Amino acid sequence: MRTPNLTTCAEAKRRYDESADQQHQASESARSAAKKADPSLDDSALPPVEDHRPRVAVAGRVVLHRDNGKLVWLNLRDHTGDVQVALSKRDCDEQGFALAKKLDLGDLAVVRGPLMKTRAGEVTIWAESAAPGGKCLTPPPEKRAGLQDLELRYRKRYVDLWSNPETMRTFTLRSRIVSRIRRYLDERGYLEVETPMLQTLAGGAAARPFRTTMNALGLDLFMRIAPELYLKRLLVGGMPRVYEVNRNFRNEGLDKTHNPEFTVVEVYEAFGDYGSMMELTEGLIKELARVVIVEDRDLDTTGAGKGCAVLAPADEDELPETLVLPFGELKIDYGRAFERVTYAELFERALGFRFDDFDRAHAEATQRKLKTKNEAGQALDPILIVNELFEEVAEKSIDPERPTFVMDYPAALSPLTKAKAGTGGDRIPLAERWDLFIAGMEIGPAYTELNDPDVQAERFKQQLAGLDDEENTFRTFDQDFIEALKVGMPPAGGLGLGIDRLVMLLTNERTIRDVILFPLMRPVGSGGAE
RNA sequence: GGGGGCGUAGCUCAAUCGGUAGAGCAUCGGACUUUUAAUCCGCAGGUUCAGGGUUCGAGUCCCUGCGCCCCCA
Repeated sequence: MRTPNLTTCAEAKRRYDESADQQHQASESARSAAKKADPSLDDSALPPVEDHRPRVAVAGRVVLHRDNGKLVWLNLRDHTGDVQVALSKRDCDEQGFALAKKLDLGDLAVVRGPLMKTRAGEVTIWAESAAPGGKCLTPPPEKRAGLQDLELRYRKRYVDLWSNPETMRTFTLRSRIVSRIRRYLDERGYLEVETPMLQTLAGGAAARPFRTTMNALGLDLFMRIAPELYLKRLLVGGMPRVYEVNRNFRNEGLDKTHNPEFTVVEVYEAFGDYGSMMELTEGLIKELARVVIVEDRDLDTTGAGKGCAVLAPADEDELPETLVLPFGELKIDYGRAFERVTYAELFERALGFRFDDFDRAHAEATQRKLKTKNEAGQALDPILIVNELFEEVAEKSIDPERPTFVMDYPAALSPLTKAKAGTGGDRIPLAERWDLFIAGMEIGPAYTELNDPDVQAERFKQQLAGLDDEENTFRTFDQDFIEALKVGMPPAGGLGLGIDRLVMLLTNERTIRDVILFPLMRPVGSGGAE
């Protein structure tokens, strides 16, 4: 059934007209005064009713229901917030009033009527008609506390969404963030593309893939762990700037910041480098912070007293005074220039000695009880020990409230990256790679991409021999990718940003499950929540 | 993978030392035309996650399994 001319709850309240309401009230009281003075007067002889109140039609879910006999109050909620509705026996049509008496919490209803204000000053739809929208056959969550049980919130997101405005806010913001990422890149000449998620070889990252089977061809396939090698093929083909926003799949465990499928945006720019990616990233994240601040500020505060849903899209150019967003106890400042520090500087600052001092690194790692041997008991490559220290000590020394690019990682840790110019003769060759850290979280890396087919082939071979830094890693040799590089790939900058973690930061949610609509959950058996 | 915690009515939560399993909200019946978590009266609601054990007696103690949460690798 189509219901035309619906407005949102928030828009309905915005349309309230104070003077029309007062005029209507005045004419009504004049009318009843006249009637009181001379009860014999015919209706047509009474002063006319002046009613120019705006009328609205609103659809929503019943979140509160107060039956006063001949007057029923209810609060309807949609994705924009709540609005109060009054249905009186006198002014509402018969069917609508009968419906109002029968509505339960959780039901969907459509009401039409003029906007007025109650004695307590709340804008209310004084319904003239009401129609059923949909019946809620399962008992609703407790009306004040909402759905609290974390497990149920993830398993029954459809209940979480309508009963907890905070959840609606988060996912509305997520959608706005993703669409703004697309627009930001589109406006700068990046072409959005879609590359295979089912791949015969899973490459482009160090991770274990999911396996699946294609029946028609009797073919073993992998779910992709990264789109990288395909996006680079597009650079070879002549697309100068490409990006892809989509899911990667990694066969790993679940925790606060990991879901087996997660969303990433990867960006490649021909004739760019990790420096141009840094500028792009900083600009993008500042823009996203702006959008979140502007959109999240104008909130409906009537929603059951806890979070609130998001209202209209942000003003295009509005610039808030500060670009500071809370994340737990932290106040992340997106407004200042992001910090830039090299791996070597950060290491030395945090540890007190140079990162190429392998002897001290080994001693320090031993003292801190960090890993110095692999699972087979062989001594780790010294650079891996340095990196253990880096992750354990140096990364944690970064100011969590200041977005920080850590630049120039040891080349040994970045097999797909071009060596940093002029560092080949140093004891530890460096790679043109950076990682962005915000609130202690790794948001994503960027690289000056390797485009030499011989070096790339050599790196693949080293990986296959297990010489890279990752243990238990799925390794492949992608011959076709080497062929592509032989055709000639322009020098390029490449970037990968984890959308889920970015959304966590921007919306102040502490777990990845709170920013994924339907996070992976173990199926429940006979016992438990089902 | 290791350690810790949790699971009680549809929902949110109680239940002392091991001693009759409770409240609020929701549901159901009734009253009420400006309520704000409406109020008032009444009824009903349970395989205490599942299975086993200890005990005269288990929501409570022990074991196993399932699910979730937290910390660590």
